[in-house]
Amino acid sequence: MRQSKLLFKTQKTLPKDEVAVNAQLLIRANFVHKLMAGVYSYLPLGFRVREKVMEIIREEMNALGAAELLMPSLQPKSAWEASGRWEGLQKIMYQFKDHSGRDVGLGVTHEEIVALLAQGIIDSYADLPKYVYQIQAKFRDEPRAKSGILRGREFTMKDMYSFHADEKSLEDFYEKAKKAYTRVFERCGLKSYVTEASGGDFSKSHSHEFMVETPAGEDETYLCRLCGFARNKEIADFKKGERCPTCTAGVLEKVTTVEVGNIFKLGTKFSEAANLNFKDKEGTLKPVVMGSYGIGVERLMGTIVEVHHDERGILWPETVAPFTIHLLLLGEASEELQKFADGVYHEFEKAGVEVLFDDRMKVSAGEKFYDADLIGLPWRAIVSEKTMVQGKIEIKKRNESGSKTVKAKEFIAEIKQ
RNA sequence: CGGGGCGUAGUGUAACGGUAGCACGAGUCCUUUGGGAGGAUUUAGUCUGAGUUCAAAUCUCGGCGCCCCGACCA
Repeated sequence: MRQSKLLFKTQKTLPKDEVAVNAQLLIRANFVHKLMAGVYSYLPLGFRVREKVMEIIREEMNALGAAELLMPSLQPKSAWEASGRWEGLQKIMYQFKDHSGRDVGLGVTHEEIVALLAQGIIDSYADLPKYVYQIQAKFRDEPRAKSGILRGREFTMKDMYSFHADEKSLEDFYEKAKKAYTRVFERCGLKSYVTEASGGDFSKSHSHEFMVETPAGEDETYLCRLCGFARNKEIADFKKGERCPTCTAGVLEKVTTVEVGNIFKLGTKFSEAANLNFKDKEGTLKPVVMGSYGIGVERLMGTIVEVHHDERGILWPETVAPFTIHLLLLGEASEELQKFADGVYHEFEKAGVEVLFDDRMKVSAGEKFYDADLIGLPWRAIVSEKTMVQGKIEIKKRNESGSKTVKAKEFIAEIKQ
């Protein structure tokens, strides 16, 4: 991608009012644009990060045997009546009347909708278990949207639902999902801790939350760094410095965390409401046992920024970086230099290396350096008169200070392996 | 939803109740070109509605919006 063609401009000044690091950096680096509190546009660079995060999620969900589908955001009140949540969610769900006076709402979550859907398909124990997921816009009329893209009013959620014949089957899948979630966060460059939390509205049994440690968070978690034991402060009152109840060797710390994922054992609450039943081997009608599993895509993206940045800008992990390499063309570009730079650019493209080519004219070297640090691609490659005479490019990692001058071909071979 | 802070140009900021100014950005020209270059010139603004006043960006009230703390987080 040629930077000169991108709808894109970085800002030197900090956005007034924005205190959250993710908001400051993502806005300055032009990854996102705020339309209203908690509602953002994703500009080309931000869009690519979001896509990469979603792709990682997809791969891990598919590996669990779950199939992707898409349910509607626009939903009739009738779908919510059986569970009784239409009234309960009044404060947080966008609910309104359409032109014919019918009550409709925008989806905050899809337990009701997916239960209705499955009700027409699942009849027998032979139909179970089944797992489906979607990645879709959710709307929540948050009383207070905050912390940049960490808590939005319109946001993307990966929500997965599982259907089982019994608790044992749910339990098995739930444990697999737990591992898959940890892998998703790890692949996004985040160390997550699984905490037990209250099931909220959903279930009597506790749910699990996936916490990432960062001062930007809004949750307090007791954590044992030695064995990874973690428990949400809502449900446990330890004292700081207390011994870890699991490994007994570590000492508990109270840390601030962001909840990047949440999984619930729903049991039969929603299946009973939706008449989602199946016949077991004896022909007895039983309610399907359900689980639900959520990841906030933009929240995850924002958390990555909160964890991976320095005073100059973002440091994207390679797995989610919008591009792998930032190619900068420096200096007064003679025709010869331009040709050389284009050649390097095409070489990267041909090799399938994702490259952002800062081919902007009339932009000083200093400005390109500042922009590159702010945008935070993992690698920076420079072409200039200096490197051209050697037929080489100068390579530097965003998070390291040293650089080296190599042939583009050699570098491609290096990062390809 | 309670409490607090704040709304001036695309962005960041000034202006005692009395001429809306500066910087960055953007446009044009010249000089520059390895860590946000320099000069000349142009562009563009008081959130909104009432009120007080000879006079309001400035004071008062309402509305709208943004940020922060708390509550909430299905």
